[in-house]
Amino acid sequence: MAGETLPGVDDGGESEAPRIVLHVDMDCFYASCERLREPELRGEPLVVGMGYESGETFGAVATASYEAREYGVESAQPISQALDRLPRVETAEDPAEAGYYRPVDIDYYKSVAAEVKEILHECADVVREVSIDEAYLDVTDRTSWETTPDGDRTLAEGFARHVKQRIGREVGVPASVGVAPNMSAAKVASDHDKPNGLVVVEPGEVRSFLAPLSVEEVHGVGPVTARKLAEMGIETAGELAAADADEIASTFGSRGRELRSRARGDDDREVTPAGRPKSLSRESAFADATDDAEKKRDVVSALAADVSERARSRGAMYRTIGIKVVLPPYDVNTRERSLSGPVDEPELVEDVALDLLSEFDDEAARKVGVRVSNLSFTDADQSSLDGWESAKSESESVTGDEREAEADAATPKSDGGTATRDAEESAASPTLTDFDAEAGSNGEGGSDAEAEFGPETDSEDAEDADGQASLGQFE
DNA sequence: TCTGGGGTCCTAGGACCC
DNA sequence: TCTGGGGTCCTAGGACCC
Repeated sequence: MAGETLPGVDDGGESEAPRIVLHVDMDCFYASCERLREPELRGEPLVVGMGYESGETFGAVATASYEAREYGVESAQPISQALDRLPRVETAEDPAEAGYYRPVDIDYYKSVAAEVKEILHECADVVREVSIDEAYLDVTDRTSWETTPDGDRTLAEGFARHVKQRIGREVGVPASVGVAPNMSAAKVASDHDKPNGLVVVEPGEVRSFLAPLSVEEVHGVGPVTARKLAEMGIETAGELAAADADEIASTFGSRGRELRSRARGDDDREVTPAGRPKSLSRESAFADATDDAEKKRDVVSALAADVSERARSRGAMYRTIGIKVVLPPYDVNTRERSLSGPVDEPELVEDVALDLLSEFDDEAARKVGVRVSNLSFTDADQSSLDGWESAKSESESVTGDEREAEADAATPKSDGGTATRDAEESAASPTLTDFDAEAGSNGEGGSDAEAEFGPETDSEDAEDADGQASLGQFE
């Protein structure tokens, strides 16, 4: 591996052989996929809406083709607003000033993405898939920064063009590609000439390439950071690069230091394959904010079922269950509760989620969500499970108890749920013997299904007593 | 931009331990 | 009794990304 920081040089790593990193970004990918199976849509304004159904006006814009963007249609816009700016062809008075609307079909897009990813993996030893339509490739060992004998372009550029053309030819969707000696510069490069772009930033040019760009083009600088930087008189990447490191760090912390490095063209992160997910969640917005507790509970139950099913299908156990409640105008609240050990128990996800939700019974919510986190994986990741069990049964057997004690101590804050959690936690214990004991105490057999059923009845029995106990602790 | 859905990482305070 | 300091875990919120 040529690009690693091997020698004990502690400043920068500028002198090492530069890596060659590609960032491949599919252009308005969902729209491109729709055009792939419906070629008549090529060249037409096209909007792909999520939560949108044919002929309806609800949902939001997932992707707008460049033609649609000309009408002011933007990503994340409500479909109703998009329709104001770009009417549907079927009903428009002037079809020349109208566009096509299609609902998101994520399974189809995934199948197209899989073809793209296959090509990417053929073209590089290391691929980091960032999302359905984006990936980094380290191709240091496949090509070179040297210039071709006959011209002034680098071999790396030819390689990138090859990747891009393969995607276009074999899959039929356009991509923009950035080539640079590190990930963050490659990312900026791929954005620099969309759509269908190919931008190469050679090792010596990174800082000068970035300098004139708006600071918001630096990956990781969003609206909030950009505004704060502007207040400090910093508006371009060049200005951020030249800014006083300590001043940036004191305002933005370690993230600021990182952003300044990126603006300077420094980024020594290695391209590594994406790891396993850290959390899984589902959320859903109401058409109008609702204070109907029943309605909220129904949605949360459905989301909980969905999340736990997805966790199970991916072999993920979870130790933390949480909810999200968005109150008008846009007040995001999260609540979560950790168990003593990882579980795979859909009933428990629902119970805990509903219990956490009860705090918001009287509030009008515009959106609710359910999340599981603290994941551990059962299939390939057997070692972590073993580790947990031996830790619990050996000298570290305190660990579980400590966690329970902490959780109990924290309970009065989250107002309600002590007994619920007690029931959950005994059921949640990761050892088989504990499951058996719990199932037994419910007077049922020891099967998995029954062990799962246990906490539900327990928690319901316990709820009344619990509220009082918590109140008592408050006074 | 009256804000959809699925994620990641960071920060900060409190609890608790030694 | 006032009060030390380091470390970890938990929770809530915020910024950001696609």
